[in-house]
Amino acid sequence: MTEVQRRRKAATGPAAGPTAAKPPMREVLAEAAFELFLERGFEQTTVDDIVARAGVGRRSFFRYFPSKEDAVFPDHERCLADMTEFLETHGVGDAVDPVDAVCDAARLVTRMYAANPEFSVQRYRLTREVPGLRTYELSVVRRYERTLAGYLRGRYSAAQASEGVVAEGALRAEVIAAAVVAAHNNGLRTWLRSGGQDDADAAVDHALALVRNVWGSGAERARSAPRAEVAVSEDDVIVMVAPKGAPLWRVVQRIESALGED
Amino acid sequence: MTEVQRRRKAATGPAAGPTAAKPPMREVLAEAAFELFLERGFEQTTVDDIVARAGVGRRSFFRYFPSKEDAVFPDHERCLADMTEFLETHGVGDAVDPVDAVCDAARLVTRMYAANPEFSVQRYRLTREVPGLRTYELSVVRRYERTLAGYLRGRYSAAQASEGVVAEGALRAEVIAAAVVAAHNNGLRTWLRSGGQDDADAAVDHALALVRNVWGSGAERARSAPRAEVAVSEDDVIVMVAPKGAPLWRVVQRIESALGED
DNA sequence: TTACAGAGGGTACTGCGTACCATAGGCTCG
DNA sequence: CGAGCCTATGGTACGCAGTACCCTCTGTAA
Repeated sequence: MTEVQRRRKAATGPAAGPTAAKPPMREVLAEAAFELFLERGFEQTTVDDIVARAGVGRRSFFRYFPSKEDAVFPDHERCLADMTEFLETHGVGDAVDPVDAVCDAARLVTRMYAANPEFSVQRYRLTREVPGLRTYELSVVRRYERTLAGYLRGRYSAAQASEGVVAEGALRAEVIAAAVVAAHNNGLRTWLRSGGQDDADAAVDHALALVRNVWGSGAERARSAPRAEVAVSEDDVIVMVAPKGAPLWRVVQRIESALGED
Repeated sequence: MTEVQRRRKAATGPAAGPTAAKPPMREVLAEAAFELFLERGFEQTTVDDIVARAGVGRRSFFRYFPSKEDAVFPDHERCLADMTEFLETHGVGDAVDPVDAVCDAARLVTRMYAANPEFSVQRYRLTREVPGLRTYELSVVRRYERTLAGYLRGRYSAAQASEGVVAEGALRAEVIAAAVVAAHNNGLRTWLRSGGQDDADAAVDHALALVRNVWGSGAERARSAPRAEVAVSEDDVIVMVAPKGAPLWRVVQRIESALGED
């Protein structure tokens, strides 16, 4: 008798005391499914195999998971709801930078993965070699991206009525959301490839820093003014001192003169 | 008799003259499938319906399309190959900016869509309301993104051996690829929603400009160098350009002279 | 002519996902 | 206390995508 069956028997059988809470069917199924996926592979495991190990009827599986793939990602739905709620509560007000907010929201996903390192690592390996799971994961990631983009769209086209501005805001929102998701996933994969040993948050933070530096609060204002595109070599460090109110041409002039000296 | 059947009969029947080239089975199938998808919807159309209209055997469908979804995107495989080839031929050399190259590569997709505006618009509407097609499209888009990211990765970690640099290059590559794809798709969707009337290239170019301004040639190098943000006075912003190896006294001298002028 | 290769056709099977119906345990309300 | 009821679960049957295997036809080369 497998571990899953034993636990289910113990909980539902006559010996189940009042303190032994019956493990929810959903978790029993997800656990049985994941065991089998690791043992024989995803495609080699049928839904009948899963329900047989879980000791329940086949019909019950599809009551809790819309598809076989969903059993591999049982907690994304919850995380997606958390993200939406997070942005609704912690993402309001002009004091909070929109890019910071979506980066923080993305960290909710990191936290979910980091909560079960060994499970996440095994699932990562499984997902990498099963095309069907890769495709499914894409659709999940896309939903996170859409959530972030929706929030950003609201922030970037809030007080402005012009439709052109709204379209620009939507573009900006989608690009930043895609960049945040890509950076987050890069950091997360780095952590997953390390076997879940390192600090997941640190890896993700580092990856997100690239996006924040480019799109975040400080960087943005510096770039929202028309930039003089000066070819600076990678070995250069730019430092300039100027009063905030100085005319832009003077700033450019000074940079150019500094470059000219070298 | 439908148009598709008539054309196939005319080509394969005894009346087919030597000049009437037999239309390739793949196109006949794709056309029949798309007709039916528009008439009854994607899910309401079975593969048997498609092969019945095309007048061929069911087996032949799966010889030309791995899945029912593939019949909706018959030319992406070709476009993907074109993109890979484009990057291999036009993306080499230090003179070509990597970001410019991937933007140009993305325009190959625009061109493919713009080649058949009415087909693209109909497919867009179909894809929007069929979840299965949306998921499939995601996997297609992902392959473009991977192609672009792979190219950028090569460019950003080419001559450098350090693995840290390689990891940073990979991160940068993935973020930029995601941003380019997001911007491109935003521009493309704008065009598709206009019914294919406007200029697709113009819409995509405009969207890509946001990415190029941020990640493109000039802008990039200025930001990749570590920025020194020194608080001189509360109203000052310091920006300076100096060679990395420059003696410190010269840096200080330049800052002082800059401050002295105001 | 035979040998062969490639394009198409046909049949049967697996397995996911759904629709419909049946059953059992706990609940309230009369 | 029992009748209704609601929710959770089990069971059966079906549609259909995708695959495996084998057959037929046609053109071509030896």
